Amino acid sequence: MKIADKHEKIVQAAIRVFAQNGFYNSKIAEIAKEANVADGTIYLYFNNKYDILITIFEEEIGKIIAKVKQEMARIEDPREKLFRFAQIHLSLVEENRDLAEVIQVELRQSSKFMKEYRNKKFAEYLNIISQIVKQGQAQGIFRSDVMPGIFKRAFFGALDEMSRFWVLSSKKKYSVNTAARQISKFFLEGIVAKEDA
Amino acid sequence: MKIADKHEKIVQAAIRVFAQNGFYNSKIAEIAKEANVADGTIYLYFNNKYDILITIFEEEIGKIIAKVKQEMARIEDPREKLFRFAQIHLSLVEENRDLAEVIQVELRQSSKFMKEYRNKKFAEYLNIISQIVKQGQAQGIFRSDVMPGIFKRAFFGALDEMSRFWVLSSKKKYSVNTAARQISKFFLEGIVAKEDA
Amino acid sequence: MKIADKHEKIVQAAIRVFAQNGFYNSKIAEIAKEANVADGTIYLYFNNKYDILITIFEEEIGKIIAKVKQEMARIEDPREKLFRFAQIHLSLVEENRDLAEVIQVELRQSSKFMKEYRNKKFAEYLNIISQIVKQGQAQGIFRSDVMPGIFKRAFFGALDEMSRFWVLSSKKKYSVNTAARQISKFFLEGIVAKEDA
Amino acid sequence: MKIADKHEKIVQAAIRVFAQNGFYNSKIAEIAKEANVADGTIYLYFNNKYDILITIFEEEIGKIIAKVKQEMARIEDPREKLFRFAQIHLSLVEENRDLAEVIQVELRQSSKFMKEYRNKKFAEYLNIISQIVKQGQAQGIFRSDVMPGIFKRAFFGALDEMSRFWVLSSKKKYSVNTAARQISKFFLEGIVAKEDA
DNA sequence: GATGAATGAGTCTTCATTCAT
DNA sequence: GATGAATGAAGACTCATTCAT
Repeated sequence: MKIADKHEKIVQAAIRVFAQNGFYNSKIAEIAKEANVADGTIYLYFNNKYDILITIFEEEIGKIIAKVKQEMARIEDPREKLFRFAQIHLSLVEENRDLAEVIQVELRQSSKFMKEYRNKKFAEYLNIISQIVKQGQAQGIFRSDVMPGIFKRAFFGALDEMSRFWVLSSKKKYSVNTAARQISKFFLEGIVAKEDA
Repeated sequence: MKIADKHEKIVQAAIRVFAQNGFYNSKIAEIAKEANVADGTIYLYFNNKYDILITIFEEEIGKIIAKVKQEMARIEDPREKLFRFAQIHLSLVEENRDLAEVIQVELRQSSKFMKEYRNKKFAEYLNIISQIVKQGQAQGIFRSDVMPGIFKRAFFGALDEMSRFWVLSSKKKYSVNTAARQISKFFLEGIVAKEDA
Repeated sequence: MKIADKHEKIVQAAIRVFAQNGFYNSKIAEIAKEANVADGTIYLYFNNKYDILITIFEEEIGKIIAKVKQEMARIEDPREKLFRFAQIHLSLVEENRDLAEVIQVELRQSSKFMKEYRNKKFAEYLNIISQIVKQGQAQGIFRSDVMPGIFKRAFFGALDEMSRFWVLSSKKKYSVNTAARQISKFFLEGIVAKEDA
Repeated sequence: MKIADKHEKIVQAAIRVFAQNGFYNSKIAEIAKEANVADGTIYLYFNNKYDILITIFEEEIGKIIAKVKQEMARIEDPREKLFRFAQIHLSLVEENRDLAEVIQVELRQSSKFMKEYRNKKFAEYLNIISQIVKQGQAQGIFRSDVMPGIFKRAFFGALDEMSRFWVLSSKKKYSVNTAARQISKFFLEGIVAKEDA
């Protein structure tokens, strides 16, 4: 452990506390305690409570985007990419419950944040999806009447709602793989039965 | 009946105020002012601030469910039902911006109470979707390997994210009909190009 | 007592508390206690702690100016006016110890206040003195080479320092009348012995 | 001797910072920065923040007293002494704006300690004035009914208020010499026109 | 001696809620 | 039922001071 990185300690503590109580019901004193630092120490690393929330989002989502992009790069088939995207997204949620809850739940309470800020990093994430669609369309694999701008939101929304279900229910009815497979299949093939020959 | 229903006046005022500032940044005094009543009057109709939020959810979502169910009842084909569901959902969002924003953003709180509460009415809404799927499967129209429990969340999530986009961006790039058609088509037929003849 | 004027109660309490501990060492809770109101009540009447200080100055000095002007009006001889001014000034200090201390001591700590604000009311007070001088000069009673702008400060300063002495020492070595007579005589006749004929 | 006397560096920095922001609004960190030392270093030279203020007063006023006494010693005539005292006092203020502001404004605090402390050095300064008066009275130059204890305060107060005017207004309407001459003349000869021939 | 990161006590201010009228 | 003045608990944030290096 590198000379106890206080910044990171505080961020991780805040993720736990925010996930537990929600942003507005979390007290700085609580985060400080969880991070094993004094209240005032937090203000050596962050400007204010809200700044911690922003930092969580910014730093953590950055890691996620990097990971997903890297993974996408090694896959060719856009159909498989879509499936893998779903799989990774849901896996990350499962592995980072608290973080997922903060992003899912707490960041949405701050409309200021959502309206002004979220777009930058978040748009980047969504655009990974639309890029896949565009690639597939260029290859003739996806229908050309699919609007990538709508698709990216629909696909993300589907995964996101599934995640929320997990995050909030704390009991997982379906496995990550099942959910990823089902959802990607919905979007790839639809649910209408192939009427056969 | 003009005797100004205070309860309703307060609820409507709260929807506006919550949508504007978020739940935690909204003050009772602000709601009272917006509703043209005294601060204390609010406590004759609601137990506390949080109770107003719950009431908004309960009453308003109830109206929506009723409206959607009614509409679904007059449609036969599950494929069309899905499309209409999307269309109605998105239309309601468009017509009730403030309410949509409150539900979208504020009700995502993680308070224990919310976690449990949300499910009741919300589950009812989601189940409209799974019922459609089950009906379609029973009729052999939808694939039998589609898991309704996952589908309902995926479909709702897709619509919900689309709504959030509208609610937050305040500029609508796509029409309700375009979005409803696209999204329902994604889920019905998928996006993979139908090969061959 | 008119329906317990909270505003006045708070102002009077603040004068006592500020005089006792100084502005920066006074706590809102202390003023509230002294005024027999809740902490929050203070904020129904004042914007913040500093606002109380300003209000004290503004309201109380206003009363003083009115009283002094009224008194000056009924005197003809500028020499007597000067004496009476000294007498009233010192009497007021004696009768309003706490207020005098706040104005003397606490208001001087806030340079922002002193630089920007003080001038308005304070200048009005000083100008009562320069008016007396000008009147005396017009009547040929006072030397014409006396600069009223310097005199008003010198005369006020002399009284003010005498007041400070009382306020801070809490033991009065000289009576108001003695001090007023001495000081006004200094300024009227000087201290150089009349060499006589 | 260039080994940067930290004590002096800190005192001078504090004078600037206190003059700028006032004692209570000045931060140790600010003084440290201005003095180019670490925060903690200040505590190697001073017990606490307040101690710096006291030190400023004690050391700087000591220098002033020495300078004034020295000057007085070389003058015979008490009338001239008075004029010179005024001149030196006002000159010092003009040459040491920041210090003057600190002494003027900050040392007027009402803390118990200050009330008592101030007297020691300050009394010494005031007594230079009363000594002049007593000398003049002994020589028959000043009226014997002049009370030196009142005179010293009146004379000092007059100069002090004039100084405050300069310190606060930052624009000087009158020159040091004009002010010194006017004020000393007020006190020596009064402002009443010499009647007769 | 010098540093500056860390501490945590201290306080102003907010605002949901109450209750006398 | 309606009012809105009053309440007071709660908490974010500051900053003088300490102390391990």
